[in-house]
Amino acid sequence: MTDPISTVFSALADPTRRAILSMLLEDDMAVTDVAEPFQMSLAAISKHLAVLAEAGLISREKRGRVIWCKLEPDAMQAALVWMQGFGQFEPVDLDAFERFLESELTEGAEGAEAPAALPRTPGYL
Amino acid sequence: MTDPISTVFSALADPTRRAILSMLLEDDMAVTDVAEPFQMSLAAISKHLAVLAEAGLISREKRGRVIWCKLEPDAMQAALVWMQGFGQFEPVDLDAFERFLESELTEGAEGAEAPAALPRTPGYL
DNA sequence: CGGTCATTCAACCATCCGGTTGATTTTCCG
DNA sequence: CGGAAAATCAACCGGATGGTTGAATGACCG
Repeated sequence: MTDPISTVFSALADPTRRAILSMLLEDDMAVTDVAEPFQMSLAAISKHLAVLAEAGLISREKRGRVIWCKLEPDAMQAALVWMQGFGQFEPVDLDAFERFLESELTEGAEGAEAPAALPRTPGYL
Repeated sequence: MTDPISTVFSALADPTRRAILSMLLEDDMAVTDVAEPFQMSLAAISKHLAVLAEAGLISREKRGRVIWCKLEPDAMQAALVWMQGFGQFEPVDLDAFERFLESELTEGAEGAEAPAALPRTPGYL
């Protein structure tokens, strides 16, 4: 259990933590903002963040009195590669994904990001 | 907890279970043979196999008094695709991203011939 | 300085997890 | 038939996990 891959898989096994990682795809976030969409206590979220940090999936930087959480996707690499060793399944269609990104960037000329918590309904719950 | 991806990640979080999956890359195995390289009891291995089966990562078929375990790598796909959403692409609209992953998973059910399992050195344990 | 915000710490609790041992079930075989 | 092999079941145990509350720490603000 001390090995990194187990730690990463274990961290990813919780839907709350996966939702947090998805949120951090958009931008770095403060702990309070991470906790906002969830129903559980701030302390519980803080623990989840500690688990994610322990696995290397996020980093936390204290700036003033707020701690900023940043996604560190490289920590997934080993686990991802391990899984790919079993791949007689088709890989994700990266071409389609790039086309998606393209449309994403062109059509999305909408204004600059309102900081962190958008009024948009979150899809990760 | 009940969602399939959590179940898969949770199953993969244990090094014993990952070793079992690696063993099954080579060939189907009886429970006793799966248990042989490990130091723990047969009952413990039986439990691990139950976890893997619950996650869909293996299937078990009873033939006579022997139960044959077979790797089912397709069960990894959703988890793998989820992970692949991280890393190479940085800021992205989350809702659209999840919709993309959704379509990836649902409409991408066929095609793609399996590149047969490579000759592997038994690297488990 | 005093208050408040952001975050963690500490203690506690229920449940799950990974392992054990011993009994049980089912099947094969002499 | 009777016994041994294959696998699971059942009960149990210690330790991890995921959550709660309430207090503590530290940094900003008026």
